[in-house]
Amino acid sequence: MPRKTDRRQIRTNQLLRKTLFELMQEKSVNAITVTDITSRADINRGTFYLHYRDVPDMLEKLKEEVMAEIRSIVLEIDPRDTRIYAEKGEPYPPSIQIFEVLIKHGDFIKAVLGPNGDMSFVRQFRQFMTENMYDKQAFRMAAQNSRIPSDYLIAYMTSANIGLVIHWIESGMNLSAEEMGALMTQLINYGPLITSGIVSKA
Amino acid sequence: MPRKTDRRQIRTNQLLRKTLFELMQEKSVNAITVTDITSRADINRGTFYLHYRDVPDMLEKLKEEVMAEIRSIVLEIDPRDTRIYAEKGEPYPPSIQIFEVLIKHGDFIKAVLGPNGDMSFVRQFRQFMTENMYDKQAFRMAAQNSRIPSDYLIAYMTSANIGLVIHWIESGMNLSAEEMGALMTQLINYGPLITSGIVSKA
DNA sequence: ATTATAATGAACAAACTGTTGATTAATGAT
DNA sequence: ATCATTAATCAACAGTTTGTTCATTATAAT
Repeated sequence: MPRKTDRRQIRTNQLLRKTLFELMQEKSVNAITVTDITSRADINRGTFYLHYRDVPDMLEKLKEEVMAEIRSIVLEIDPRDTRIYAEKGEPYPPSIQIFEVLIKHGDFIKAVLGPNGDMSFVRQFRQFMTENMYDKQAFRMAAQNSRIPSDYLIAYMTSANIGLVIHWIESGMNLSAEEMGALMTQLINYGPLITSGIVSKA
Repeated sequence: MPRKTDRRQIRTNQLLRKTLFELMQEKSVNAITVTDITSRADINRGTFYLHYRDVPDMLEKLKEEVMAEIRSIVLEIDPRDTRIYAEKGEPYPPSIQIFEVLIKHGDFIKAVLGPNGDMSFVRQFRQFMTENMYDKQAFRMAAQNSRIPSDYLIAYMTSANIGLVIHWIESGMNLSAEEMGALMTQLINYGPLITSGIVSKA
């Protein structure tokens, strides 16, 4: 693995990535070979091994990179703050930032959350939201008087948000980061039924 | 591909499947070779090709089989009926049946919804629930007076239910089909906030 | 007991892998 | 502009895995 100063490496690396994303739209990671990538990218096969150990390793590196960026934003989130914005009908700023990161890495996200995507990435993503997006204590309290165990409640709601993101991707990312942020802010605070107007606020 | 009457085929086929599930718990489908499966199953490699074209084909066949079973149950669901059961605090019977099928194919489901799982299966599953579990007209009506587009609302809620299933699997399927059915019935009708008691019924 | 056929074992070329060593060429620093 | 560094190339290597074939053996259905 070479250092990251030389333009040649950067160019080669970007070309390799771009090509991997392309191939991931076409077939499962499953079937993608080093030869596939390098021959399409018009890069010597040996060069691949100067950058990555193999295809799974390459995917792993990319996942870590994007997750790190998302992590830095999610860590800033305080669920208690979202209520203030939700009541004003405005998007909570960090939720916009998340969608901005997703847009920035659009090709990767499309590949990794698409039909040939990677469940373990979704799992990480979910794990993350679980740990940070929800006020665990509030949920625990609520769970005491409730039929539903708090871990199931949290799983239900985090997956819902990820589903929102996946649907957004499948729809061609046709809403802006601001619109998605606003949507998410509302849904987190009021839930789908209240937000949609099926049930009125208590 | 041989017919399905001969005991030898059935035995071989079941052994192949069982071994695939095992391997899927250990590594990504990605890395599983025909040789992996046959050598562990102590079956001639050539025999594999008498049953399946390759590993992805094998997975595809299994997915179709399980999906067909789930489909037959989901088709019986009428979302309007769920309300009756939800109000009585009882599980809507088809929701129990779904979890019974999932338990029946536990090894497969664990493999395909686990970290090394298959996003396209989740996608199918979601597609399915989207088309059948929700009363589209009711959602369309609700969407007219709402900030949130109905397709996003449906994506949000279907993913939530899948998240429930995945969490159940990750927790070792430690709730019974009845308990999960009851949980799902409540959540579909009242949403997480009302079900958990954070917000009271309108 | 006989027939049909599933499974085996061995062998094959083909493709992909991971690695090496020598060579070429682009880059960064001076 | 020159020069040392090093990324990228090319060719070659043995080792796997693949997909297929064929003759043989073992098992099941009747």
